[in-house]
Amino acid sequence: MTPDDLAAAVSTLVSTLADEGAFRLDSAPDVRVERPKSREHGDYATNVALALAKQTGMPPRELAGMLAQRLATVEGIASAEVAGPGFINVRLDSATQGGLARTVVEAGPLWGHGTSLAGRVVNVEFISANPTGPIHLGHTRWAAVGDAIARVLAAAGATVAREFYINDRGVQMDRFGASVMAVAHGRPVPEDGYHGAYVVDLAAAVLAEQPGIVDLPEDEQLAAFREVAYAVQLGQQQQVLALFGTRFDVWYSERSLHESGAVERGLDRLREQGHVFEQDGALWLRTTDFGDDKDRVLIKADGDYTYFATDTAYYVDKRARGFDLAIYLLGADHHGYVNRLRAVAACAGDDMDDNIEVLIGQLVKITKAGEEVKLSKRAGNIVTLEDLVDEVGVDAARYTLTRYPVDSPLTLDVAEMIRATNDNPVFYVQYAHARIASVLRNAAELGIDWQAADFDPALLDHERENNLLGMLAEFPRVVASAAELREPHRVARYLEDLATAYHRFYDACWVLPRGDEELAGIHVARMWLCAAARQTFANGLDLLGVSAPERM
RNA sequence: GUCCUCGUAGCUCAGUCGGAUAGAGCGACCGCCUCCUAAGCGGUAGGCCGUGGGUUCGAUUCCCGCCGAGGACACCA
Repeated sequence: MTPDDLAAAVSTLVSTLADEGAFRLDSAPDVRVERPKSREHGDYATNVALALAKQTGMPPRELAGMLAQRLATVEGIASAEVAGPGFINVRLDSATQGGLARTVVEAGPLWGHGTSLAGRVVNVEFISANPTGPIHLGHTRWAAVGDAIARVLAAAGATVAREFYINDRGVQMDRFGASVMAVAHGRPVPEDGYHGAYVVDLAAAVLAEQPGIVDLPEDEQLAAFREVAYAVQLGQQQQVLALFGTRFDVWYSERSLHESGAVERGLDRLREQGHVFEQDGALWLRTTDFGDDKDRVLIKADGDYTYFATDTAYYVDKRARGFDLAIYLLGADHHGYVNRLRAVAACAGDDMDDNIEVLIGQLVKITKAGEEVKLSKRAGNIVTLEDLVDEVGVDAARYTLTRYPVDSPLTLDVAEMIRATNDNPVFYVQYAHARIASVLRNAAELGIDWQAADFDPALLDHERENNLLGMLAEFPRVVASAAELREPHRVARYLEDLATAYHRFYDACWVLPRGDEELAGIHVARMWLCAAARQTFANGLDLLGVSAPERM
């Protein structure tokens, strides 16, 4: 029995009692079943009686008593008692609780997956770094978290596409090309260009790719440098992200948006909806109709499209491609975009609370020996994704970046992170998985086929077995809330708690027969429990894009 | 100036759709390996949950003010 099953049981019980006339019920309550912090309060507790007290006009304890009496007779429930101001503390019988191990093992890789977001077609856009330099640590947070969000949404039943928007148009690209070209000729990089050391490598790569490039006429050469360097740089970004385990379904080029006529189509769409107007020779979008601070220019007085026009067209295009929810994951420096992007959705005739979502990630601050390292691509002071992975590995990097909510700024000390590698929580969690794998390997070596043996779940009645089962039962709820709130860090935190529960179980409950001991029911039952835990670790780590090692 | 996010243990941070004794990791200290992985387990020390009000049976959680930190406010890209 999972907490959701229990909540459903309580819920039907409430309506049954109301139908019988025990009390008046205006609206069905949102029944919440929780794991109490203290085990003395049972396996589960619910505060329905407290929540319903006002509505029914009954004292909470009296209401709770009525519910508890009936609840105790439900199959699988060992006891139900009223406690405190009106909580109902429920204990499950151990067979019901232990049976969860079988449920988990049989569900396999799908254990924890749900249907709360079934039917939603979601576009998750993240990173979208300019193709003018390497992926750095600022992007890396989203590389890890954005990917995890996509995974979690999919686990909740949504159809998800990961998208990377390539800003391959505009002044920055020209400056980029000019910088690479200058370096290739051994000339100083222009003041407004890119000064990073990586430009030198890029120049070399461009020359290797197209040796004759320096002999082209100046203006042609500039364009050629821009294009070749762009291709090389984008290729590197793609390679590094693949190495990091973040794969995109769509690499969407800004140029293609213009070339395909999507910009005009976007404008048409906005015109149809009637929020476009002309003023001072420019074309504007009245975003203030929907909560933006000021109206925005789409086409400047000189006839050029603004960047905002492109953003707008891009959103309209996403919707036209069939996505009913566009999620944007942006850095804190793009904070001002939130209201205007939402307004864009509304101006396009969409529901800005349902079709668009803009998540802002606070920047990652890096310190080295206690001193802040400033990140600036132009100045060339970069900690890249590649550097990070080289130093701490993909798993530690991904895990460290996904275990914190993105709306709080994160400070990572590079030295600390490297030094603390062995103490990193990721190893604590992975170790639990490897430990289980080892136990089950040993079982196989002993010739034990636990899956074929009789499994009596009622034998799992040790306090730490009970606790571990309780933790396992939480997994589907954790996944669902991580998806609903777009907060994959909840999965990481959960896995850490689960690891504690497992290690404590392992410490107190010997799994395999020792020495010449006969194989008994308790051994089999514990192997089922181990297998269920292993599956949960594997599924949880997978949601974070972190590997679940068989050995460590 | 306006708006947004945040203030929880020495450090880095969880938790909170209002609930029963506020958590983890790191750091400090003390214990536990003649049999399944000690990257583990058990224990000790460490908190006016920034601050002042309000709502409530009940506030670290919700509302308002204040203080502090970070960020955003272009016919830029």
